[in-house]
Amino acid sequence: MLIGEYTHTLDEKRRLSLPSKFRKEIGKKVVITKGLEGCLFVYSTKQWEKVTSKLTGLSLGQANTRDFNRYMLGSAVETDVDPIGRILVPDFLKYFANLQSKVSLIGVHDRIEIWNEKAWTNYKGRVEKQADVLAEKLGEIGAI
Amino acid sequence: MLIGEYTHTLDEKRRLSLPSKFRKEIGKKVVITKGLEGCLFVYSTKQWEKVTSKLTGLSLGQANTRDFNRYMLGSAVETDVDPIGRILVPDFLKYFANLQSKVSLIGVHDRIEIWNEKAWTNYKGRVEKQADVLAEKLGEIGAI
DNA sequence: TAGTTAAGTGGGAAAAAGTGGGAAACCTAT
DNA sequence: ATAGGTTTCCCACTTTTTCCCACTTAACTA
Repeated sequence: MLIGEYTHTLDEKRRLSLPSKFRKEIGKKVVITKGLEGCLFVYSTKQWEKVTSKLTGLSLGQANTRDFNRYMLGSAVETDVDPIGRILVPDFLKYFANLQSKVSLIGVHDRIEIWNEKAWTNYKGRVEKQADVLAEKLGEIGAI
Repeated sequence: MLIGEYTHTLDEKRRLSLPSKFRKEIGKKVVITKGLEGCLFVYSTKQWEKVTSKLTGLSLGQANTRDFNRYMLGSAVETDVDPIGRILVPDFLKYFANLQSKVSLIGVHDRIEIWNEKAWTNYKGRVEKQADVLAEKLGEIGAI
């Protein structure tokens, strides 16, 4: 279970240390892909295979299937974790998530999210303000 | 599994480097053909056989099946990957996909797609704007 | 508290990837 | 046959990536 929040540095060579607490669980090879709300998702290869196995079943004939495949696969990159626990963030993903030098790494169950630090702070602030509202909605649907 | 997005240069001699990450999987001989949404598809010869067997398996009785077969099969070109990983894009395909100097190469599972860079940027923007649709699909396949 | 280990960061050198261009080989049409 | 054009093969340059090592700070330990 990946949990916790860390701030690390994305250096000029686009290298990013994964928090040491995440390394064991995430493994030596990971897949980085576009997430939601402008962040990146990092999956272990095992987790990633679960995702792709569902994609390959979809047929080429349908336009929105092609759209979705291009989005999921075109925006993903498989990359090795180097011997001291760093990954390389491709340019187009760095650009997509608007990453600067300081980035936030968030453990979310079975994936890691990578955020522009400020975007994460903002997002967190907004969600915290709405916490009571969210709790009520979740309560309504019986989630908590 | 071919994944990721790269921008390369199509030079004056219509040579195009395949991203090194794709070379092992795609092999030394590939098939280029007209794709959908105005891009080109590149398959390994092995994958191409699978595609053709699927297409020829469709009933020829239907006019739109014949049309699609002519489209995919009629425009297909087999070409070697040169010793340093480049392919030659035939003129009529370059013209079809409106390729200029900068082209985007997208790994989509078992094929590489070649796009005019700007067309790809536009297309991507349109798909990404539909975040709600994407989120729903991501949920369906268990990615989030 | 000093010494030791681990984590995160940074940088240089070697290797690989991507790009470009010249010349030989090959057509093709006059 | 040869001039003009294209294709192929090879070499070379530039940029990017990879690999390795080292420094700094923080945590841990005897």
